[in-house]
Amino acid sequence: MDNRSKILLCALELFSDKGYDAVGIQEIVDKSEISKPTMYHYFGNKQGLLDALLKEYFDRLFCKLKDVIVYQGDLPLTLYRIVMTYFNFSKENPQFYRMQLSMIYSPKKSLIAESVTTMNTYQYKIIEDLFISASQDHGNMKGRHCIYASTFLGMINTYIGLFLDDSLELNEECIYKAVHQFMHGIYS
Amino acid sequence: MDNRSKILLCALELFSDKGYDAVGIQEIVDKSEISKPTMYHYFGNKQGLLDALLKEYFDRLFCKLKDVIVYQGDLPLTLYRIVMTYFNFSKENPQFYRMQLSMIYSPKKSLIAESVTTMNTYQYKIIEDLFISASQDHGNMKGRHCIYASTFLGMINTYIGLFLDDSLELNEECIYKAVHQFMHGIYS
DNA sequence: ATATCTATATACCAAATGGTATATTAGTTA
DNA sequence: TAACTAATATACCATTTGGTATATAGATAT
Repeated sequence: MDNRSKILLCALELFSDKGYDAVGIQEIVDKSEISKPTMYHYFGNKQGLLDALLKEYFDRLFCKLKDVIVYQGDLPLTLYRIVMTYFNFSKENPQFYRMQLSMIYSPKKSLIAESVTTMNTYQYKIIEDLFISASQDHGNMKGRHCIYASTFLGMINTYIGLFLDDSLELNEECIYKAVHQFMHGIYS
Repeated sequence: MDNRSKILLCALELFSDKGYDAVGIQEIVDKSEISKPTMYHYFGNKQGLLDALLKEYFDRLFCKLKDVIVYQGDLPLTLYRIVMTYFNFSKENPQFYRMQLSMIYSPKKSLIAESVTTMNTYQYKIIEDLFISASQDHGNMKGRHCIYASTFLGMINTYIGLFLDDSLELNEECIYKAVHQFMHGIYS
């Protein structure tokens, strides 16, 4: 494996284990068995490393989400596929999702927030657009797409958080129930 | 105001603004306009300060929760009161709730987690006990109290997160809808 | 063949980190 | 009054922090 990938991998492990701010550059380069200037060569600074890490993984998720979010009149089906995509992604990249979860509510003035907010806003926007499309078929959804997008993502993250703590199995029944419950909130 | 309270207040402000790990002791004592040994006199070390801060505020929340969680056969009503309690608490202590939210998913090996987990487990336990009581009246709830407690708390935190970002107003309609949607997940 | 560029290392830096040794003041108790 | 305790300050500490100046090996392009 090339040094760049080695650094990214070790950084992910350390960040997800101890938190971004609690991990020093020295620790990362020691674990990666490379030297500090190599790290600075590839990523510029600590935040650059985090940016690269977030981009690396989120791009994969966004790619899969785009394939799945094609509204064709059946909202529950589309939501089902979205939840499935998130669940699979978190199963394939548990360490990354752990880290990402820990950063969602990071203080606004923190350096983390700068990097993470972009990604979360993008996620949110994709989902929001879906609800806007769907509201053409569901009159009672109008004007509520912001809340739907946020709470839907919130619900997904709650479930994944439980899964990552080994408190819940993310199976099809779980997805079905989640979507069903969410849809009920829209209809009623 | 006495020095101890001054330190707690400044620490809360800084932690919620920048995150626990990103704030140094020096910064806290500068802002509090006290000296380092005074801080160490009261709290022992940085983690002791966080512990005291968490205890200070969570005790107030737990106190109010205990008054409200008295199951007498009407689960929706009790849930409504719980949500109301959380919402009011987050309105009264937005900075604290912000900080607490940012710590919920903190990495397990981090120092933060040690302090926060106790509080979150306790919260969880109170709610779980309620669902256990209620499952005597609702047969289809049996064995699912863990999931109910977790997702119920997750839902509450999602809403409060939106409120703290000025994306949502926490009014009675909001509580009603949240509880209604949650109950639907139980009945069906 | 020479110049350039990428990737890497050694050795270094000022500043900040969490924490403490020692001393002093003020109030309380014997 | 003497002894003790709680609360505070000055000055200090070793370690770690994020980051860099300089140098070098190897590949590539002119």
